[in-house]
Amino acid sequence: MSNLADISRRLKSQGHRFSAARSFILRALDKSRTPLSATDLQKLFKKHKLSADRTTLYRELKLLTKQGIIMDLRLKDGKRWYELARAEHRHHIVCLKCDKINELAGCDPGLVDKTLKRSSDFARIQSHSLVFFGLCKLCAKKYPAMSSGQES
Amino acid sequence: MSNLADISRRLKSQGHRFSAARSFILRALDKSRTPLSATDLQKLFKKHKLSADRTTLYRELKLLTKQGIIMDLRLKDGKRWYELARAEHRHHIVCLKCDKINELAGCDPGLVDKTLKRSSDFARIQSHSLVFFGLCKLCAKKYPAMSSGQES
DNA sequence: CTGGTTGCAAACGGTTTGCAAGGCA
DNA sequence: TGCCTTGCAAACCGTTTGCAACCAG
Repeated sequence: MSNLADISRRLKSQGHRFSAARSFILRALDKSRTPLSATDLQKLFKKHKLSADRTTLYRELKLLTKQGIIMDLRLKDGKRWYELARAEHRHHIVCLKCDKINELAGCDPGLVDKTLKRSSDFARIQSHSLVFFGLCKLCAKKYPAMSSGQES
Repeated sequence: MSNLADISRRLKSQGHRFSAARSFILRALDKSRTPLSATDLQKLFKKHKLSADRTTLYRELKLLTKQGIIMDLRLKDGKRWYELARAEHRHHIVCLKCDKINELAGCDPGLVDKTLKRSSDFARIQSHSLVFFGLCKLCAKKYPAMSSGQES
């Protein structure tokens, strides 16, 4: 999932269009160095004098997530944060006060250790959360074909 | 933060009581091997024929969290999951289908790697989320005394 | 013409707040 | 008596759904 042209092509091959709202969202996420929330995107829409109902926004975000074009994560506040799906998995670091989010480069197994010791933009790391998602044995049996885990 | 007697003593020293609801919540979390959501606890209350308005429940959970007696985490569904605060930090693994949650023993720096390769109860791990919380440089300056990050 | 897309209103689930009543120390 | 605790109602916020109108291929 690299550049926007690729994404556009891929969407069209699925019978979708590269509509204004959709393209705007993708460009915004592409430009941003940090994940954006639905609210962030809504503000960006307004700033660029584009109308976009929040329903449209949420629907887009859901569709793009289902297509594997973007990903969402949950942070301490419980809302969804979106970013373009990239080849390499990313970890994040969040400021407890101002909610600033930084992406950390790549996914390094020893990262917990390294990051806890020293981190670029952050002065003090107070805690971390590491959660794995997958299928428990029972569900793996029930859903042998499942590979994405994103349906519902 | 070890046993319930300790917790009770600590609460009382802060001018709080060891009320029925509070004690029930703590015992429930103490007994459970996995984090519980507010809804889980509500169900437990009912099962034990104890009345507890959800407001009370949420207020308790907030108070206990603020006291550092319990901790909350957010998983993919965005709601809060609570567990007793323990000396050793824990990581979690969640089934994408049935939402079963397992706690992983201790916090091992190389855990990402190890868990991705082989995991006890889980057949397939599809993704993971690693988030650090702390203070960015700016906020660290603004709030030099802050040590817990839990206020507000 | 058809199916993807949009806006609006309404609902929903988890959580919080205000307020008045209750109960323990 | 005073403060902690509780219940009820209502609000809040992020998100979802149903429905009808719309628009591009």
